[in-house]
Amino acid sequence: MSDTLDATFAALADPTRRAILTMLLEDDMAVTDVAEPFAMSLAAISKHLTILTRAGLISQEKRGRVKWCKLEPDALRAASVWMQGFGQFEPVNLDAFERFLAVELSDIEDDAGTDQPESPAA
Amino acid sequence: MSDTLDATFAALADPTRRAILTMLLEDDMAVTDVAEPFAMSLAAISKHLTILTRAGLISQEKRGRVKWCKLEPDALRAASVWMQGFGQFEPVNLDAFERFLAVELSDIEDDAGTDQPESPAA
DNA sequence: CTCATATTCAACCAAATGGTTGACGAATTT
DNA sequence: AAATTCGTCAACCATTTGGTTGAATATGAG
Repeated sequence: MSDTLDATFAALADPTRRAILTMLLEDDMAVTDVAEPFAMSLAAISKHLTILTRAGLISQEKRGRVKWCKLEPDALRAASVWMQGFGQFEPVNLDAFERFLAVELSDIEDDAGTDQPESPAA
Repeated sequence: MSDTLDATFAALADPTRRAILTMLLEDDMAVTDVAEPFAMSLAAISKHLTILTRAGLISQEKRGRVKWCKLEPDALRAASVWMQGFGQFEPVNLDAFERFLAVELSDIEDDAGTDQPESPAA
């Protein structure tokens, strides 16, 4: 049971992985396209994706030679419930999140490349 | 900005540290009392507490020769907002959390000792 | 003053993490 | 069939993590 929390929080503790999740929030993506904006090797990104998959945060489906990555936000629920138990935070302010998201996405662009990866979903 | 998230999620990724937070949910505690139920050295717990402190999840105040540890749940808010942005989860089910808490606390007891640490707060 | 208690520090260790490169297998294109 | 693209695997490396022990540093109590 807390194995799940271990994996979830550990996966979220890395900024590259959080950035990947944020990108996948917009659309499903192929591994190569996920890797594109980052200043690190494809193999490194592949490892990050494996970690995210094992934590259940994303799923990967191979179609042809392309492996598509899809966000699985349900995996965050257990962790979210755990955290909420501490704070009794006010109802989530999605506006704040939108602003936060904008900053994170621009951070990703700053990171290495400037391209927006393409991402057909079907 | 994502430095904070790094530290928060990394701190939460360890089951010992999550257990400590859960214990502190009930009351403020001295370092020695925090350590008591765990099957590891006091120095190890001291390190965990340093990590939790640096993540802002707890604060430590020295009164006399005793250092009191206090939960700082506000530090979870940023991480919580980040996570909620993905899931749009239903309003937090506190009952589920209560049950979860019961399990976690009994896990801590199983871990090593059986004592309930005492914990005056003033 | 002396002894005990509370906590940290320092040095050390094994294992995990996050990255690299080069070779490889599988699928697509030409 | 040959060449190219997609992604992973394997071996390697440096750094971080989570733990240990023993000594050191307060502070409190007798």
